[in-house]
Amino acid sequence: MAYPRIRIEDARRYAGESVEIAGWLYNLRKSGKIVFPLMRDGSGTMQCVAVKANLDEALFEELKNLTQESSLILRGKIRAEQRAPGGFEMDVESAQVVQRVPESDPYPITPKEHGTDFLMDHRHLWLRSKRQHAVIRVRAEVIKAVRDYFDSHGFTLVDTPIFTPAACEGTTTLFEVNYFDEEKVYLTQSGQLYNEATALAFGKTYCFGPTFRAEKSKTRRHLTEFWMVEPEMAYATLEDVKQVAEELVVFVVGRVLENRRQELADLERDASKLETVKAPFPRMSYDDAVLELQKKGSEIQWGSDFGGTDETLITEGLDRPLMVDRYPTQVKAFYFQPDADRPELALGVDVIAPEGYGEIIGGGQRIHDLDLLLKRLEEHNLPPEAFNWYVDLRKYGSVPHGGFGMGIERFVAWMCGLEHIRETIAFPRMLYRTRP
RNA sequence: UCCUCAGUAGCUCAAUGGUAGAGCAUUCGGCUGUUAACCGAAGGGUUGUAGGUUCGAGUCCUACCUGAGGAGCCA
Repeated sequence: MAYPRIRIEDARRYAGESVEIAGWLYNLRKSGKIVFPLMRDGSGTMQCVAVKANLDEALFEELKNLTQESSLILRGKIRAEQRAPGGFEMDVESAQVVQRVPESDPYPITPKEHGTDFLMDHRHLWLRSKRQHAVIRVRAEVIKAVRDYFDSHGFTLVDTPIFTPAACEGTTTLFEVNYFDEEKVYLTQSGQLYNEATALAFGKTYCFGPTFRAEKSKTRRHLTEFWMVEPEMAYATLEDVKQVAEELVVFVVGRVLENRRQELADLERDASKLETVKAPFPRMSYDDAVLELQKKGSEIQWGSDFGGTDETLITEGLDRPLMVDRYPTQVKAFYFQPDADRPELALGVDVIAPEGYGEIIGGGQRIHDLDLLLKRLEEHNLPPEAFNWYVDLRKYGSVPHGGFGMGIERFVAWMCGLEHIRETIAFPRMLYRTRP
């Protein structure tokens, strides 16, 4: 007789019915003539019960001697059961072992503790654990929410190239790639320059994809390959950019709270720390931020960018992100529009997450004046021929425009309350780790 | 690139310069309601590598390798 296959997350809807679940053995507890296989199917885990008296002798022995992460299909009746984690369990009637993990080479990740190095070496298996499921599901929710926000606010998705002929910002180190032995190209560090072209074509656009930084950064906030969403808007000022950034963050946090409560609970994330993330975010000028930081004991001097500890210090005690704007031009990329009243300041804004998660958004208003852009390219020693197309944007219907980039992994780390962003992507690429 | 810390059983960790150990995992035995199940037994080691000090080094010294955290830079 054919039992309908269900997903464990739907089990409660099938109480009293005979079904089958296809998955893997998460753990096995046994007590003589009764065994409790804990099944995992990707949607959740469920305790099953196999009683010797009710089963064929050979089948009972097979179940009793199963090894962790063996793949199998169990059939039986779902029943509400207070003693079972999750409140439901399956009385096993029959089973089919698909592949038995041999005890000579057992599953390496046991239910006990493991160190980071070992877990990262076994990342392909670590992804099977409950905690990793929660993080990756929150990530999926964040990405979906980001797309939903832009798609419903007049933005068109226009993805930008990953191979680029030159540095986007002229500052950071790039990964070099041989392009058919003809020329060198680089892996993109930002889609922004191309976004400016698409924004002037479509009005409001965003790109979403991987970006690469070859800096030898070795901290809990850095990956060499990370995902970034970058909106760009024509006819937009710094104030417009700030408003969209604020709305986006509030929207995405709201979606995570709405749809991923269980995952946050699995991660023991204090959701009340996210419930306070509402507009308006506090706003502060760079000038005031420096004074505030100095008051709090930072060594920072006007003219330099914030360090990681400064970012933590400046958001201390805040229950929502902080927006800091108008940075000195020298700490920002060449394309920032200067402040009309104080040309030594760039119309840029950073959104700094609370709880020490640091900068999650950076953006601002771009230069729209042709002569100023040419001057800046020269000041930064950037080869003008590589930027011909970018300069064109200032010749043909140039308008004030702006946008920002949001780092997905940092955002997810903040949502999940993680120590390190390496867990927010399935296979992180870091300074000294490119495997698996 | 620089600074700090760490490498001991498959994993997580102990071991005053003096016989390398425990828990988990694995194997065998016991247990009909277990909750990282429990109880009993067994197997499992070139202490990251190479030198050095010492009667004697997991332990002290030097170099290197690997990893982690941080700085700079950034999202």
